[in-house]
Amino acid sequence: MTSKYYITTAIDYSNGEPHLGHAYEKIGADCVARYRRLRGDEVYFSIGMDEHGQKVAQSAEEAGQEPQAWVDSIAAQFQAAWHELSISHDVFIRTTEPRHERAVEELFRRIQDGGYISEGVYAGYYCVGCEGFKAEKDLEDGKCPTHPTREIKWVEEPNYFFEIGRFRQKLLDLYEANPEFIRPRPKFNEVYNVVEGWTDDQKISVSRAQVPWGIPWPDDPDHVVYVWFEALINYLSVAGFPEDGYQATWPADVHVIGPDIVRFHAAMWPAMLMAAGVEIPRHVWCHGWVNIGGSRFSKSAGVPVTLPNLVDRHGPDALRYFVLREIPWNADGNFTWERFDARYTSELADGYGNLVSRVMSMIGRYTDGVVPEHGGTTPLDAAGDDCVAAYRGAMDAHLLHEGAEHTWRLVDRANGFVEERAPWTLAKQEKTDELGETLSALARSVARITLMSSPFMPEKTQAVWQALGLPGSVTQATWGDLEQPPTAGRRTSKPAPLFPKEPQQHG
RNA sequence: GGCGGAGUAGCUCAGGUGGUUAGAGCAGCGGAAUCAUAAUCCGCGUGUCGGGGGUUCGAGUCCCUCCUCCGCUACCA
Repeated sequence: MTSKYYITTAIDYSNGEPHLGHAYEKIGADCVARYRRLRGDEVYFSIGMDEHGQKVAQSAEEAGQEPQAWVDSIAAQFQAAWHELSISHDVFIRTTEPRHERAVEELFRRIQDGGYISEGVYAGYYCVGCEGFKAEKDLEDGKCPTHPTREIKWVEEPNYFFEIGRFRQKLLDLYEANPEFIRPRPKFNEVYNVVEGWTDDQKISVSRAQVPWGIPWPDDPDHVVYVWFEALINYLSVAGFPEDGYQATWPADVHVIGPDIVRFHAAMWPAMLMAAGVEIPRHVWCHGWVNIGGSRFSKSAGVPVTLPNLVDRHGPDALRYFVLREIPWNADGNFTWERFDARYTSELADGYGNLVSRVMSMIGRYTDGVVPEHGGTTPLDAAGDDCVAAYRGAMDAHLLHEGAEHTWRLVDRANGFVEERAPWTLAKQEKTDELGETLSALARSVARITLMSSPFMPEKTQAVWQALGLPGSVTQATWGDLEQPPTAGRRTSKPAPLFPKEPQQHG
């Protein structure tokens, strides 16, 4: 019995090239998506670009390009990056696409028909960097604290407003009835406090006048839809909304987002959907920030932490594994080259890689390359059962770093098992039964480790899958394969070192 | 200012409802083994558990207070 699992990532803002922060979110969401597929879910995984807004228009102008040409080139860069990192998304949405505009217009019609849109005048300081209005008290020396180089303007313009305060109580009821709506827990508290602090007649401005780069406001060509109010709807657009049948995908099972946009997803978005009479998403998951060398922004010392450099260091799979193992999926973390190299060497090359190498070599040498047919249950199999159970618990709870940790416990256990059994001694003594039991248990464990780490390293694990002589692709494997690895009788081959320690030439 | 998170070995971190000498991995030192990418396995840590005070027979684990870092939020009598 399969169930659908619709997972989204934040659509990325088209004003620069992809960096580690973008990649971290996509890698994590991809790991969840691949894990759900392993669990047997029918996964729908979306990624995309947020292409409207004044800041995008400005970036385009600075680059001497038309906005559409600019966002086309940015989107191509992001897509290339996701391809290189083996991101397995099913759909890539761009907010300049007709299917998105169509969904926006329809959702707006429904919100408007519900009577939740009113006209008014907004007066205040506007920061182009934030794409948002600023209260005077938030300014420092007349500048936006987070965009001190950007211009602050006094703006007074007619706007359309969304009467979001009318959903205050409904949102609070939602949070109380479903404490897992926003995870992890600390983010829940933040959002709850914000919504609790609203008034019942709270309104937010959702249109912009004099901003040419956006989706036109229905029935009022002098306005465009506020980029934030529009961007969220991408999650419906890719589900096919408003066409019949979108409910087969919608609601989203989880929106994967960063800390800066929690409020939009956990408060504004559900309110919009309530206003339109559309079902709300099941969960919002907020990952943490990736600091670089202990700082929020990359410093210029040493090798620059750019995506091409990161991939070049040890290949895309190693980068995926490292960020998910090093940085907790529910909290902030830190990237350093030293830690990257250390984990690459100890956990990938000397741990998993060498285990595969020695097991394949022994099967080749002692049993002519065929995994012995031996169903015996060894202590290693029992340890594997425990690791699989712990892995499942961690991964179901979205604790990806713990999932990787439990997987590597089995790597260590398998290496220890090799020492305990000393197959080279068993071979000399011609204890073929015990040798067969040992190698068969090792093959099963390698298969299990490979399947458990396949959401983290899809390319490398595929190579091991083939080396084990297993049919098809690792992405087609089932949870049953993890519980009872079908390795017996397979003809194996020894692959080239999975994680070479010599510096590799790329390109 | 309010709310929330964090402060544990050189580094990254575990340590439900308080209880024997505070743990793991990495790095470092010593030994064993040889199937393996000189990869593995075993052994080795006197850490003021941020500071101080308190409750208790006993606190990293509860209470009070202070310090530092981070996030959200508010500047009101």
